Amino acid sequence: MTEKFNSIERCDCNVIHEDIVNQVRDKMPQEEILYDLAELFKVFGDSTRIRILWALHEAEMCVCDIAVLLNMTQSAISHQLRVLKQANLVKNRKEGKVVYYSLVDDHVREIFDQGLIHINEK
Amino acid sequence: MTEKFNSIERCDCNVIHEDIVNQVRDKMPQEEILYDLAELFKVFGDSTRIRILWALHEAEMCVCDIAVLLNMTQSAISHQLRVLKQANLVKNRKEGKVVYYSLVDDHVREIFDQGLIHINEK
DNA sequence: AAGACACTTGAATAAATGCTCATATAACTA
DNA sequence: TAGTTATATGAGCATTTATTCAAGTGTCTT
Repeated sequence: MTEKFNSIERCDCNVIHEDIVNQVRDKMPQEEILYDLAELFKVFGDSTRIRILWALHEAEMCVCDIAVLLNMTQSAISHQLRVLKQANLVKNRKEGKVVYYSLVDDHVREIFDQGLIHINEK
Repeated sequence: MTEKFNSIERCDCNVIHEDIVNQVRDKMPQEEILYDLAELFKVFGDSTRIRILWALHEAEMCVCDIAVLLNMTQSAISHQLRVLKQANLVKNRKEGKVVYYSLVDDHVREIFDQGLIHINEK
């Protein structure tokens, strides 16, 4: 009912495989969940953010330390930390002028590990 | 030696935290690995590709079936399947005119699951 | 051989993205 | 109070990217 009209041209396969397609459709998660999942992985899909996350997995760090570590401007790092915070991957605490960032939890590591397993298989 | 000159302005923190930054630097994986990891997650960072992968996790499907399932053009699906194949996430087999795609292995599911765990924690 | 069919591919376009630069904010220091 | 320091933010720009459109390839059918 809430589905928009399917304007895609159908082919013979669709008829032959109708049952399979319908079964898959029934098993697909909600659109929103898949969208959120894509949004999460999008955050991991940038080498600057990956390097920030990896660094923070080793130690809590302030913005300027991360900037020097990755040889990038403070501004660039700050922008990316904002993205990571919005994705609920990092948190921060303020100590005077200095803002220290750290990982929210250890999911990051587990997501990394799954990715590395795939990469390392040839 | 192969490091390019660090042109980023240093601050007091860098001096105070010098040891920590150096420790983190030593523990960071090779640039190339982190780059590959980002490239992999970039592939997961699109809802069309996520939906294709999820569908293929349920069943082997041909291009036109996926197109109808996701209500997108064959061309768009074909382009994305190419990306997924280059990332070594899907494989295909030809049966006459029809090309059937399927997952290369079950890593995809494990990567999804780790992502979902993060999403579901508030 | 001609046409239909399933799919691929390349160019074009609109949208999203990451970085830079300049400026703003907030906290410390002299 | 004025200046410095650490960080955040907004605008601008160059690059990347997802989709569309048009055309191409290979296979089957008649």
